[in-house]
Amino acid sequence: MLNNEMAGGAQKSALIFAALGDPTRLQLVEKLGDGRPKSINTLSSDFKLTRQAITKHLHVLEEVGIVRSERLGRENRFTMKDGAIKTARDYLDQIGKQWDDALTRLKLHVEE
Amino acid sequence: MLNNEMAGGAQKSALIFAALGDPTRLQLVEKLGDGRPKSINTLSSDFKLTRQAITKHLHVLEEVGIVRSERLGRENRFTMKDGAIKTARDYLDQIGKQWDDALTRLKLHVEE
DNA sequence: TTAAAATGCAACTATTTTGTTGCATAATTA
DNA sequence: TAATTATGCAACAAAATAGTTGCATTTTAA
Repeated sequence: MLNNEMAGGAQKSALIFAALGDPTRLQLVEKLGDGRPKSINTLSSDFKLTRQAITKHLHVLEEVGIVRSERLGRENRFTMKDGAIKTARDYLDQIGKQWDDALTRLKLHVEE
Repeated sequence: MLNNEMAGGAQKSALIFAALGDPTRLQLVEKLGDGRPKSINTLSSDFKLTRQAITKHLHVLEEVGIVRSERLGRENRFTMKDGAIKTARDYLDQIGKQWDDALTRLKLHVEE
């Protein structure tokens, strides 16, 4: 049923939106957007925040499936993982489409 | 540093994502998705939370431009406003596209 | 005009989030 | 091996968030 699919997507999407709802994390996502794995140190170097703060943000992104991490020697390298982003985008598409349809129906109704 | 440079629409989008990053607010958005104005009382009736809690959530959604409110008699009616949703969706599209391009380039590079 | 309905406002609490500092550990390199 | 590099972990504090209760105000209806 569409309603249940929607409700299910809402819970999952809320987690992803919450993860993206922080400017620092959003910038990390942008930085990782080139698809290349980056170490915590590399990622931290562009922020005023401490390395530990960035680490926490990366873990938040990892928990909701936006990035993944891989140990390489003494480095911990993070990479984008498109699944979660796609989930969020699809959700917004759905909302947008629902809204467009609603507007169309309302307009027709008014013109009746 | 990246913090002070303008990282695209990251700041604005982060606000919208943060607003959507709460299950209650996401449900409110879904409820308003039919395009019809709804009073606070109507919107509150479907949640376990108090009316005041819902009111606060609605104000959060209003501040980032996801909904708008209109006083009608003793009622305050809220309506969807697609602008912000579209901004967020476009942002995710951009990230998604950047990611796809990056993957393509990386793949080509590997095959060289 | 009185009662009910819908909302607004403020104070307060509890929890979560964000960030820090300090120290410990594992891997590299000189 | 000793120093350096990269990270992990934990305790702590400040701030933001989410929610409640209580009471006041404005509209509507009887």
